[in-house]
Amino acid sequence: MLDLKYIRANMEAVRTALGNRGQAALLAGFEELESTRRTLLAEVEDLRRQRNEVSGTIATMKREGQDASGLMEDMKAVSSKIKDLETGLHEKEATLNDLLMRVPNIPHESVPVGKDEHDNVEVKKNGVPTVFNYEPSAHWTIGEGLGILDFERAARITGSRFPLYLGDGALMERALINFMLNTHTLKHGYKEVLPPFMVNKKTMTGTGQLPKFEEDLFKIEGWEYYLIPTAEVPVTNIHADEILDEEDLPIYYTAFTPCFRSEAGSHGKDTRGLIRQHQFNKVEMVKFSHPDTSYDELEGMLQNAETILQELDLPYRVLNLCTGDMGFSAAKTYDLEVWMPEQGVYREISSCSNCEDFQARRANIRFKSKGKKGATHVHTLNGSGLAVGRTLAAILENYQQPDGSVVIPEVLRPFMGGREVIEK
RNA sequence: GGAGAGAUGGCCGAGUCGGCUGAAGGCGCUCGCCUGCUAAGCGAGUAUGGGGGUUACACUCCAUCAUGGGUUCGAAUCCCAUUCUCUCCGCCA
Repeated sequence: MLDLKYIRANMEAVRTALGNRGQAALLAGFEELESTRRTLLAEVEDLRRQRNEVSGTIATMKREGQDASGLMEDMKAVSSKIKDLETGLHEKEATLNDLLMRVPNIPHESVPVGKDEHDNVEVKKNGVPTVFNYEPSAHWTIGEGLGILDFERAARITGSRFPLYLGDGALMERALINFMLNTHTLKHGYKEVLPPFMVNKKTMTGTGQLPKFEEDLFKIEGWEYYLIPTAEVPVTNIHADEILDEEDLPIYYTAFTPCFRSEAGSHGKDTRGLIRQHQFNKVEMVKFSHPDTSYDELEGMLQNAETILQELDLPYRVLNLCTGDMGFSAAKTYDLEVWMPEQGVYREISSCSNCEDFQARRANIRFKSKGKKGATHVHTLNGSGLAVGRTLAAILENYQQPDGSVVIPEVLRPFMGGREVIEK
């Protein structure tokens, strides 16, 4: 959520920023709404002040044994007037709040202006696309060939877009999770957390999934609970409604969770394989940062994600997402894309964002400096480190061999009984 | 699921028969004093959000004692609903 005062003071800048995101019309009617709201508020407050004063007088009179029935009668009218005005005020406030909750974050100045994914800017390329002297197979072909992935049976159990890992597939998924978590906790200084996989409405609103993107979520019938689409949601909300100590910042958390996404609107996209699933595993990084250093923290987080890809020796590139392609809550986002040999393209495997105070304002996460009055919103950052299913897919494709076997990346071998290859 | 207890400021904790209680007291924190160091001591200050106001302060008003309603001239205090926490019983991985 943007700061109401900021919007008021910087209307044109906000309009431009929203325009760059392709949402120019979002704030139509804002100014009128806000000014009537303020007029109403002033009226209500004035009446309340009157009532407070006179109620004090009544108290004194009664104490002194005087008759205050006249004043009480007057105040009865005032109170009912207040109630009427308040009804109108609450309506305006609700409308305004709803509008505000649907306005995306303002892009950072270093974000390229652009319309869609074609305008993203590649900032780095690491490794070279794996070379094959034959036509490389898709990871689902390899996985099904080895008997470690079974999409048909998964569909029977649940439906399309669910994974079933078997044997070494399940083992490698688990190895990846352990490898990623170990790297982030032991080498990068993150604290491991294991959060709930279902969250309530308030939590979903705190990070920005609600109210605007309900159709992307799985909701539990009969409950106001949702399955998390990413660990960012529960982990960022760990400190909701808290005031942190400045010296505790930055705080680093990493979490492994499954993620659940309805993938509404992606019918026909990536229908095969592990790329686009209703349920997938992810290791997430979350930071709570001092506003002054959040962009350094973003660079650090990006490196933490890159480290995983480097250690796995997978070719990848880094994109600076343009204004039109960024997520709702982000002020700046780097995407990491891994090389997928069968399709011959780079595919997103991580997304690292600085949300600045956008989520912190929604979730009410602040910090206090020693000796200073007041509390300031922290900056929140989140990034995948990495999407596990897609990582496994990338390994299958990049490490495949002509005979259908797959070499196990060296860093994973300690987690897989020291073995070097998965074969039938 | 059954029975009960509770939810107050950064934290702990008091709030009598509804009326200067935005809220005692303590801790913590900040500033100052004092003590040749440390500890202790003394004094003052210290919630959040919003409106108005100011170059910025000052100042001023409103709201907030889990949340939402209600009663009342007036509610942290009374009533109702909801949520959460805790204790006991039952059930269960």
